[in-house]
Amino acid sequence: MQTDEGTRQKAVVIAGPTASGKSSCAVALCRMTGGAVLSMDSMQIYRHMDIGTAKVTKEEMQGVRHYLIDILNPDENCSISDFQAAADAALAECRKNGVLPVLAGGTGFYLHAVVYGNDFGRDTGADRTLRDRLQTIAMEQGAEALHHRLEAVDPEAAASIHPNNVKRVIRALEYYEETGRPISAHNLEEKRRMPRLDFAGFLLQEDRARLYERINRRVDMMREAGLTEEVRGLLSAGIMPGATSLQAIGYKEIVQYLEGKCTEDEAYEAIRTGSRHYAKRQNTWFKREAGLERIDIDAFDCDPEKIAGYMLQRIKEKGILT
RNA sequence: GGCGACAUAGCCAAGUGGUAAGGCGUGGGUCUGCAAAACCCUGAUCACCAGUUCGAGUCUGGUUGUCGCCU
Repeated sequence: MQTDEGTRQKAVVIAGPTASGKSSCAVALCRMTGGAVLSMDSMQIYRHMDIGTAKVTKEEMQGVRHYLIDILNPDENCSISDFQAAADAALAECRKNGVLPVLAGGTGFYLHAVVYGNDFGRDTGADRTLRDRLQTIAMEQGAEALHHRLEAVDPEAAASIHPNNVKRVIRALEYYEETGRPISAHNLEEKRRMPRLDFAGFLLQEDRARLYERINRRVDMMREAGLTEEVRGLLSAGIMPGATSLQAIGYKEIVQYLEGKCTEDEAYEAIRTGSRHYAKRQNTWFKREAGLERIDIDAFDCDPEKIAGYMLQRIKEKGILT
């Protein structure tokens, strides 16, 4: 691991809630800097999921190179370390070509992991059965029972994870089983980690009411653009409704509709509220993410060119770009 | 004009004499191998007035409002 100041790769980070205009700002900035976009989005990695993920179109890319989009089929899974590996490859390519990487996206967890290079351990593959076994315990004996097990081996983690959060409890137990170390100790180390990128970061912000209006409008546009048909196509292509990709907002709701569980109007209403909730969670995450300068997009008339222009100025001031 | 029903938090909605379930939304938050996921926290004195009662959202009368039916 390189930690010398001089060797840290320079980069730009653009974060923000859904529909805040990250993608267009990133493209605008890359056109000014000759940079490339690295998408930090957990769902745009999937091919054939374009409308519902608000993926940038070929035209919108305006010739700017985009990484980490369309890298998997919708029936595949991507763990955080898989994503990190793909991001590392993209970063290496940028470095080799002397291109400024612009990391833009709304998946805070992925973004953080790429910027800090957190260690998630090795995916042994053998844990598949362990995970299933723990899941079974949770279902048969209850979430509390599983939590008690964690309490026995890692009281610290047990104290910080709510018993109902079975996913996390399982992961903590799994980590202990595989490494013999409590995950709480590991997490403590990871929290001390410094960024491995020398970056200038921005957080796009907007008045809550306006953001919600924007989200509602975007969902309407998705419907007009044929989101229902896109989801129908995925299902008829054999993608299982339980696939990770189909848990995305905009997809799981339409699946419900196509399965006759609700009306199409209800599905789209659910997409709107789901998106609002998501935006809220994103804001919560980014609020505590260090190194992000807040940008009120209304102050720039929500114009990607103006925002990118400001970013360019700040990037230069910070010495990211000379 | 007459008859009947109903009025509980932003919305839906339990509760029918002992000091207000729940769901949704809203707001806040957690987060280190599924993260657009998973999970946690968050509100009212019951339309108004007057009675009965030790005690009323819950009973009685009136007022206002809403809905339905009838002439």
